[in-house]
Parts: sequence; structure tokens; C-alpha cells
Amino acid sequence: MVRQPSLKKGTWTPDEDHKLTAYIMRYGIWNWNEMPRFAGLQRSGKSCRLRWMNYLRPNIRHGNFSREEEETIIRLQKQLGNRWSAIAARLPQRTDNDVKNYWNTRLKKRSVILENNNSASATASPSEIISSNSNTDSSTSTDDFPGATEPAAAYTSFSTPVSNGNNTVVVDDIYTMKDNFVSSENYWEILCFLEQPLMGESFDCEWESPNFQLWHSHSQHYYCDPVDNFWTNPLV
DNA sequence: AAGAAGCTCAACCGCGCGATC
DNA sequence: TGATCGCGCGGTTGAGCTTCT
Repeated sequence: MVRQPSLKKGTWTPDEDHKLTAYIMRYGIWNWNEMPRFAGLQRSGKSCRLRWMNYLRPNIRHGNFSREEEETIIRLQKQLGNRWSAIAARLPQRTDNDVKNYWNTRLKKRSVILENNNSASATASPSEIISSNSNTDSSTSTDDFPGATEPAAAYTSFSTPVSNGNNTVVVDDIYTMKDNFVSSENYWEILCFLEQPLMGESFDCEWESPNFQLWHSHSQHYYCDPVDNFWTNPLV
């Protein structure tokens, strides 16, 4: 009887990320349980799916929740409860896991504090919730919402350090939600990936997706649509 | 400077649901 | 109609990082 190699757990390595991403890009998602074997990964299908959905999938932003996003989360959590996938569906480029983590680590506390503070003055808007706590939370940024009335100094502007070997450059995050731009973080991740040779030896992936040139022609403008087409629908 | 405590978030686990046979 | 399979969801964990004392 052939012993099945035990499935790997824990943090994903860059090599595994590349294998999974390249495989999905070439063959698409057909069966999460079978996919790891063909992709040369010793991971469960579940683990692969989670990694793809929460991290490798294109156009995902991590951290730096805007004030507007915080308001939306607070409002929807009140309406829907802990239905994180439904809440995340209303937040472009956010994953349910991110939303859930953000709620559990930050917004939940704020809500509790507010509940206590506002038991007398009944109706505070989500923005008031955030305002009442933003002084102590430097992770909150409204830089991407220039219309916000709060003093800019009250928030930390964020930028993304990108290492290119010997040097580290800082690239300002440029996305705005309403323009549906790709964040520079994702932009660089995608660009770096595209410029690297594939690491999975088990398949010879040619960069011949019909959308590949389209992506390259647009990538310098940070538009996300070509990326979307290229990544999420690789078989088109 | 070092250890303790707190925080964040990637990842795992178990369960439920829908599709298929 | 029940069994099986695959997927998605929400709760939880724990490693690593940061802040505090």
C-alpha cells in the first residue's frame, strides 16, 4: 500500500504561492481537492482555496481600512450580524477573512465602548463611532477619501515600501474605491510575479493569455480591469 | 535591555448547504 | 430518498510582531 505523503500545514512559502497562482492562471479553478496534486503542492484543497481566496486572488487589499469601509462594516454588522461574506461582498477588494479579523480586533471593541457611552444618547452614526475612537487608533486612514472633514494630521498617510533587492523604494498607495484602482501593493505584487520565471517544473506555462498584452499595455496606468480579466478568467 | 503582555492576521477546523448520483 | 462530494462560511488558534513595564 502506497503511503500518501502527509499534507503540509502552516504558512505558505513563495514557491507554493507561485505554483498555485501559475496553475490557476493556466488551468483555472476546476476542483479544489484535485488541484493541489496537479499543481505539485502537498496541501489540502481547502488550504489552497483559502490561500487563493484570501491572499493570492488579484485585486485584494489588505489593511488600511478607510473610514467609509469602517462605517460600512459597522452598519452591516449591525444589520446582518456576523455574516462576513455578505459584508465583504459590499466592500470591493476585501475578503471576508479580512473583514472578520478587522471587526474582531478593532471595530468590535469600538462598538462595545460606544454601546456603553451611548446608552444615554441613543443614535450615533457609524462615523461618530469611528470619530470617538480615531484619536487612539493610528491605523485608521482617510487619505483616500479627500472629502473627509477631519484634519489630515489626525490620520497616518500610508505608503507601501517595495523592496527591489538592494534598495527599498516607497510607493504611495493610489487606489480609490470609487475609481476601482489597483493598490500599488497589489500592482507591484502582480508585476513582480509576471516578471519572474515560473517555479513549478511540472508544467510549461507560456504567457500567451489573450489578455496578457492587454494587461501590460494598461498596467502602467494601474487600471484593474485588464488584470481582472487576466487573472480571474484565465481561460478566456 | 529584557521579559511580559497585548495585538494582528494568516491559516486551520468543523459544520452546513447544495449538487450529483 | 439517502449517500457522497465539493464548496463556502464563521469561529478559533497560534506564530510573529509590537508595545509596555
